[in-house]
Amino acid sequence: MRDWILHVDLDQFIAAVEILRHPELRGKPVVVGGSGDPTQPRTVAATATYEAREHGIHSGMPLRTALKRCPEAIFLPSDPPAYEAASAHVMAVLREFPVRVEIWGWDEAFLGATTDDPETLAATIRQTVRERTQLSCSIGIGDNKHQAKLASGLAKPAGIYRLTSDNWAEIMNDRPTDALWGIGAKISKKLAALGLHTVAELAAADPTHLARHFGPTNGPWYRYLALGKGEAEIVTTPWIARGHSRETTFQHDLTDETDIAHHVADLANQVAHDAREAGRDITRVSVKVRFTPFLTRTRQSKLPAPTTDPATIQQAALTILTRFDLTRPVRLLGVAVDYTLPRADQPTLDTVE
DNA sequence: TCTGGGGTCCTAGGACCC
DNA sequence: TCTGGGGTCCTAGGACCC
Repeated sequence: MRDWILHVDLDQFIAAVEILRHPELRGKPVVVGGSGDPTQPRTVAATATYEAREHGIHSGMPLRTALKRCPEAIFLPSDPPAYEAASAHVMAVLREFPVRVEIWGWDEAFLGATTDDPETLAATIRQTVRERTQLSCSIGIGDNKHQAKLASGLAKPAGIYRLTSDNWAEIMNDRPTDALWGIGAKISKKLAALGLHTVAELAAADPTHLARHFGPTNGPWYRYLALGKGEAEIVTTPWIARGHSRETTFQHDLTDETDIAHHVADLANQVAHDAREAGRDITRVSVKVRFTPFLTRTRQSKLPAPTTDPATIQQAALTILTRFDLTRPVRLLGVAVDYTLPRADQPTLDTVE
């Protein structure tokens, strides 16, 4: 018996939940996002079914573009409470197995398991999730979270795949660096400019050289990823948020300063009430302004003392707003806050159990 | 492709202090 | 006083992820 990390990834989660609610849409091109009106500007797809993808539609694509690519597609509004409920159901099923469960968003979880036969365990989990929730998932098996996460991607759709230190080099070496979990388009391009195109090349790179270009933490970490290493600890206690934010993109630009201030005050109020509901103290307030065409600026300030008082948060946000040059049209406003972290040396409800 | 919303973590530079 | 070096805190921005 030995320890394994499994990564359970629900296939096409949001679309799958919507198909369950609207069975007549099965097999059709369906796009989910915004309020479901594909003629609305500045609204993007949260997800698209495989049938919609065949028309070149993908998540993040503006709904208006999706409509042009596939006029017969069905557009549905996003319904987060429904996805939360479906997600909770799946997580409850996972917890029935003799595994440690770390929830990683709506449609993902890492499992810590001790077994001789991880494939059989994964197959049982996949089958049980399907029977109990009618949702399909892919399961990756690895020595750590990074390997398991990539393995579930290789397993899609509805498969099981093992990626461990034994076959890492064989499977990953020739892939581009952005195949790694944590390296995206920007870093991949910078690495390529240094002559590092593949996972194998990055794995063989000099950590000092990488540190010079990407910083003392990030540089060596990229090489670490390329070697197939990663975190292997499963944390079963609920995640404690570091902060919280609310933002709105306006369909039509805002130009009136009073109007802008009202929206910022509203967002600050919402964030303050969210914090109070979550029982968290706020230490810092940030305001985000996106100007047309797409220029984003943030300003922030640390509060004199942690607070949950909405009036204080609102006033702080409005004061920060005065530091922007608001002569250009505004397409987005946002307010974000940082929370105080509960003291680790004090027992909390989460750690007492 | 005229580009959502909600998060996390890291870095660089300036201010300030000794 | 023309000028070192280190440490910490704060802010703005960038990159990544779902």
